[in-house]
Amino acid sequence: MTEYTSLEKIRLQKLEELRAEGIEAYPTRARRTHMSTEAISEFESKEKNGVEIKTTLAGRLRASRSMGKVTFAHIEDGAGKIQLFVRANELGKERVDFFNKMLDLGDFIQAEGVMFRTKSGEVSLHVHDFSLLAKSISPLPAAKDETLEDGTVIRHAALEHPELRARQRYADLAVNPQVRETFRKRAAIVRSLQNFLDDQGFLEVETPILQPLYGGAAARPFTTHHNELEQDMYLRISFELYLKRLLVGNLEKVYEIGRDFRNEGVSFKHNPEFTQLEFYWAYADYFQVMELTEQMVSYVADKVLGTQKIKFKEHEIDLTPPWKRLEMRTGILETSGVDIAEHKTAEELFKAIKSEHPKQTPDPKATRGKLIDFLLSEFLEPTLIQPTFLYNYPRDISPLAKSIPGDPLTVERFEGYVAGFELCNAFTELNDPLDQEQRFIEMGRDYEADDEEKHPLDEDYLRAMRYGMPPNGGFGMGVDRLAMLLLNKHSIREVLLFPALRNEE
RNA sequence: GGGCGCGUAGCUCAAUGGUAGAGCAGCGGCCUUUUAAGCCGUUUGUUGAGGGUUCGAGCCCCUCCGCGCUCACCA
Repeated sequence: MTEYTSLEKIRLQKLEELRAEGIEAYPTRARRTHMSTEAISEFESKEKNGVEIKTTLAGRLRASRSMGKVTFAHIEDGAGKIQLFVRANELGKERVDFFNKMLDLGDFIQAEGVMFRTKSGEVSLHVHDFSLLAKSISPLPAAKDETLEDGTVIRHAALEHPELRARQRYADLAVNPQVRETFRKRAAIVRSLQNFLDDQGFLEVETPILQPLYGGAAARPFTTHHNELEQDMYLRISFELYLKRLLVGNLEKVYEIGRDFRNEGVSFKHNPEFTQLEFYWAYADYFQVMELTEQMVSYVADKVLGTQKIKFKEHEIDLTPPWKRLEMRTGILETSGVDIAEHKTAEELFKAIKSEHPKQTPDPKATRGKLIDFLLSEFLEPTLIQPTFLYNYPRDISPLAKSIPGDPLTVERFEGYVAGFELCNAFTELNDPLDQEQRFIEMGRDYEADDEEKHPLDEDYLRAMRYGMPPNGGFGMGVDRLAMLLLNKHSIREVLLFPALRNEE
């Protein structure tokens, strides 16, 4: 049974009274002729001519100030807010009382009348009739807006609790317009990415989310089971192996934007399901992918924000191409003093790190690649504020990337860093089926038999590769992270409508 | 999963171990151009849950739940 608060009980009582008077609190149909902003701008453009503008508006009651026989109220619709002027002269004392007593903040109503300007100058609707469209039983988290003389709006008692905002996103959206704006912009970001790639001749495709095997990244999967097929299945951890199968099928430029699922920890930049963009581009290498990446991200910033100069936390970031290129070896050497090229085994590299930085505690059992990753995140990453392509990665943490000709320890891979965090990851893709098989086997050896990160060998993927895969450049980017970066949001939860949360109770 | 912190009215927040409060919202009034409207009056609580210490616990201790920050895994 629902437990009602005292405030809710009062509203339920009003519902009873409405019913007793034969008034439908949830009528089937509504009427609206104008959005709030349309009504205002139409009035302003015709105000001088004295043309009467009749409108019917619909929206949510957000504020109400009764002065006895006159009430000022604001309703909010999809476009903005507009003031209603409700007066006994037109409606009679009874209807004004009804407005004041039977309507509550949060109710959806419609009101028809004529546009006018109040003494204090606000364009408003002079209401001739109104009706309830949907009763609100639970009071929305109360918030009041104060508009200062300079136009700044201050929110008082706004819903701020991060848990409530995420758990009850509907209430958050209802009372915090800037949250609605965030998600409109997020949609615009995704649309711009699609437009950009479409214009470049890429084909948008959809590949299986439910997979018999998982692969393409180092992460633990979510496992599920198909009853009729009597087999376990996995939610995908990346799109890579399926998209590259399409290159075998002569689709030369493909991309997918969709959900990945990784059974890992949750943090300000990790959600168990997140939106990923991956594209694969036949006959391109990682340098070409770099150029396309900087063009794509700056294009999106331009379309969504109208500028390539963005703010993130205390940083001013310029996304205008070209972005800085920094070889990983050089970057690590400059920031940590360790030259990874001088230490070709894990043991040597470990000693070098310890002698250069006695206080640091890298994992003594780590592979050479993992040690390099340690140096990267500990020393180099925090310095990469302006957009930077960090390129040439150790082979053993990049099992799907192609080696640099003449350098068997290094692969043609880059990651794009902005504001100190990793935005994207790309490489010249490995297209040699025999080498790929070796890599899979090598990678399997790095893990204990029961290691959850140990990945199954995808025989079908190797079968596809054996038909022949064109040389190609591949790319992956967390779309949520791009949204965080462009919208200056410092937690992934701010750019996810319904982030993963533990069950209540 | 580890460490640190937080949880008080519908919302935002107070309250030395000593009667649980304020503003807004709500409810009852007054008010025909207000806009965080104003004025008078007034209600609202299992202080996240459970246990313990104490004459007495919102406050101290323990367990649990949820969230935040952070570390690890990862993108």
